[in-house]
Amino acid sequence: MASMSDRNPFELRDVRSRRGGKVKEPLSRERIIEEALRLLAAEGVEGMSLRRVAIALETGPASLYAYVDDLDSLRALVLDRALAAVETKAATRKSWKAALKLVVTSYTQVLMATPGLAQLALTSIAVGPNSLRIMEAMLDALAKADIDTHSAAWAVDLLLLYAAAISVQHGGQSDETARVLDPIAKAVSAVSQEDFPRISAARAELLSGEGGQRFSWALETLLAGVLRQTKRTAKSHPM
Amino acid sequence: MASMSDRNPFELRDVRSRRGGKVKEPLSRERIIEEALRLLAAEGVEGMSLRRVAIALETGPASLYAYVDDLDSLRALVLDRALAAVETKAATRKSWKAALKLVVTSYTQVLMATPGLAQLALTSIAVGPNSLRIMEAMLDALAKADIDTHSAAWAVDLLLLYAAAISVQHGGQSDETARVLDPIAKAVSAVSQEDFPRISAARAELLSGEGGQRFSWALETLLAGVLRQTKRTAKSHPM
DNA sequence: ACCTGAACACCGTTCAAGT
DNA sequence: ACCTGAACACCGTTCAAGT
Repeated sequence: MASMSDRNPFELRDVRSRRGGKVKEPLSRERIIEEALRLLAAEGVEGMSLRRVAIALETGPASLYAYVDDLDSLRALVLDRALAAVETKAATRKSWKAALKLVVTSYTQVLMATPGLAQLALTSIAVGPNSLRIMEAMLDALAKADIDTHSAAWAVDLLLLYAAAISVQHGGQSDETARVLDPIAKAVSAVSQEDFPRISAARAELLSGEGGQRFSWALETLLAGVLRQTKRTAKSHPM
Repeated sequence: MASMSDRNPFELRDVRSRRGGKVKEPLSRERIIEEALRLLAAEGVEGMSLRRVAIALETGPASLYAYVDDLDSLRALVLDRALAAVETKAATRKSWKAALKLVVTSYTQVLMATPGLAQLALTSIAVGPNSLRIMEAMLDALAKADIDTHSAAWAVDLLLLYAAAISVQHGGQSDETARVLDPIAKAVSAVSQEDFPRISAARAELLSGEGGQRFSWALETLLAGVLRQTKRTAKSHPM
């Protein structure tokens, strides 16, 4: 119980600056998302539970429902919060291809940085402001390449999908990843050369998890495909 | 309690043919997987729990651990069991492109047929005999196209990944899918034309969930990209 | 009106105690 | 030796009872 004179009007917004922490800070959607993201980064997707968030925030699990619909919606909120770190601003000054690469690469880096986030991206649907911003930037780049809207929409889908999926596999060199990759290595290595000659021959390539290289290969491949497939609109457009 | 004379030696293998079902059939990995798959198809990924399988098999949850390591491994077993339905045999007689399409299309159809299966494919790692068979068939097709091993391995990854991911989104028109797709539609429709002009313009395309068309577009795109990107080996190869 | 402790209906996994 | 009931340590969500 600090004396009242120590308190100032900013405390409600800048809750972290409170010393002692004896006075319980009011709950807010903001604080819940922040704590959930912290848990996700620290403990993975399984570790981010409503109950744990409630405990960390020193309240009961029921209290969270005043700010969040359910676990699924919390997941969506956490994902979009994390996607705030994805870079889209610098993209506008570059060539369409460089811009697209920049956005997708940034997206992938963000997903890889915190384990579990990529899994979230694959599972829950991202329709928050930040995923909209990312999609907008990608559509903008593709539009500058004179790719028709239809192909562009599908390409965005494909690119984001792949980025998330590859991030699940290569992101976060945690115990989780090791546990997942190990059985693959074992199975592929133990494969019978007679029954699976092609797999045997490609063994090394299938296992080489050089994420970065693989990722840029895939990105180039996808872009090449999009360009090839697409019926470019007439060049009459000024931009 | 049927009389003993009604029993025959096949009963242990053909447990289903037992009439009455009063005598408890012995547990087996086989029966566990089958029941789990049934639950997955009927109730989705959440409905497939060890406890529910145990109840369906009229035993306690602990009994399953004699046949299955844990839930993750059961998931892997169920996935591979389901992948048995994927067609790879007919592929050998066709052109490499037709063969590849056939396998990937069959894979996608299987994943889409039972909701939850695609989600399983994205989450758990498939290293069972059936995923090996599928990978082998795909590598074989790509090898016939003279695509180098490195690109081929990555292409297989990319194709399977995309097939699984698109199956999650479009497979199973269950309540689950509707529940997932609805917020996307809402969010994209409500988007501000000023802030997100590109998204606004591509609204229809982003929402048109014509799965089949979209899928073949993506498949063509990926193949075109793979062909473009890849350094074909010299044509000296006889096949 | 707002908040939340306790309860409800589930989980996966372990282990001691049975046969 | 094999099997499993009961227990343990968790879940998400609801709701009645408090303030």
